[in-house]
Amino acid sequence: MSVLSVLKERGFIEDLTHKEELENYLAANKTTCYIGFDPTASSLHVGSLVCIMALAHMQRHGHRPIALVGGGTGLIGDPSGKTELRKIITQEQIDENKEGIRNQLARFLDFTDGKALLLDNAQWLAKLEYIPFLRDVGRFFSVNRMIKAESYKARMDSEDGLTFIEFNYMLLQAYDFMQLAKSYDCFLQMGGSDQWGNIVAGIDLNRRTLGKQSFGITFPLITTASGIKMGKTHKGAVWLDAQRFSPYEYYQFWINSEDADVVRFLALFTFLSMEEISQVKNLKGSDLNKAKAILAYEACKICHGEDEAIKALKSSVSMFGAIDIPEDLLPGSSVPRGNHCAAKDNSVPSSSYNKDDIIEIIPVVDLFMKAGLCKSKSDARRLVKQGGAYMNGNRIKAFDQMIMACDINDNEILLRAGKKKYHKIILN
RNA sequence: GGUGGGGUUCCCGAGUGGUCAAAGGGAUCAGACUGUAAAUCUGACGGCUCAGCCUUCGGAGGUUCAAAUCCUCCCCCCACCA
Repeated sequence: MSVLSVLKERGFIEDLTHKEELENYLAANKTTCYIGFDPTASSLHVGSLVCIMALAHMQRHGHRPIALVGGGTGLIGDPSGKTELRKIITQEQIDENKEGIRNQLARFLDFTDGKALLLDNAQWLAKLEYIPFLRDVGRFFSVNRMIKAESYKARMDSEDGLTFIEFNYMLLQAYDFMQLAKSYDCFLQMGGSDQWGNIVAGIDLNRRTLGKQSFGITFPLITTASGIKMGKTHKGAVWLDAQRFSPYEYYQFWINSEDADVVRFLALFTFLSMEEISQVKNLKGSDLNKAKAILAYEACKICHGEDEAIKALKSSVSMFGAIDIPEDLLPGSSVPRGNHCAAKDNSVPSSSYNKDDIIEIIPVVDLFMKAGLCKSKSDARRLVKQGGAYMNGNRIKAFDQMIMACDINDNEILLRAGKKKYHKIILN
């Protein structure tokens, strides 16, 4: 089965150029393809996961993926799909972030022996000279056409307008593509649907300057079934970095998927076979939760490794109750089968304190704050008042209740905010 | 450069001297219902030593018993003109 069919079947493809030619090109060659990533943070988040998974599929089919870090373009900011000017970041920050991104991508892609590349467009953008750039690249761009691009149109119509450096983004991205085509034989660019205009611009430039045919694929913007952009939780973005977002939390993010999203997410975010995934469609009601557990396990395994995935599964069981994963559900998954019941675990978010600093010293609201379950004391007070604060499974009735020695079980205090957020206080 | 219009709490957006911690909507959070789902309903939604107090309405000053609202200067944005 061709990559293109695989990507299509799994829901990756929003749009593509030159369907026939691209199909033939991918079938006949070991090709190189690329996707750009923003170095605006030291970690990628689930918003980039579709792109990352697409690159992984390409690699699995023998093609060479390039992850292009926008070290040069990051200095400008892409207006596509945004209503505001993005913060411009410094080169030092970019360098730092690049390193983090490299480590993360290495979990999804095999970078050994040049099987995948990580490049930085600062390599060629930083040394550009204005006059030669205008002469060699600028002349191929029609402003009339550019302002008709959806990405710019939104900004043109908005109150905030569009600055000139942002307007240049399309040229720079097209130039990236040209450089990659020239130096790395990369003739396929992929990206989110908001990148369509930029990708097409690059294809045009390649044809005009190199006389080469190149291709583009865009992915849909992944929203949840209720139409919200995926990837936000009470803690903000869902990061792929275990330091920022623990494997347990990552697992929780996925297991909390909506029913209507399970099949789609399994296809996009795991490598399980479509044949198996399509069986999930037959599940109804609470049985779907088992499939969600496998989705969470697989996503966690891909991003954080199998050990972490198992730990996250166990922690979740210990917090939320037993789950029975049947043998015949998504058999391709390595998830441990059978009935998992509560056991002691240690990967629920936790923090340690000295007993003497806590017992009979601080009220529960303070402990909720320390644990990061509430962002201010007022917030904690509110939580208690509304009946959402629990200690060791018992609802807390008074915000000024002191932590007492009898609240400690086995040197631990289990806090819970609302239905799902747990935090363990370990005392020593 | 000129003229006009703006910058309000996470976002959008009301508010033009006191009744404003600031309408309304969205997002978010909690409770009920559930399956760690969705939908729905209810409530909360600046901070704190919380029936009270403190800090917010681009920034700095000023007028006033009292300012997001009036005045001065500054910064930023938008539209049209040049």
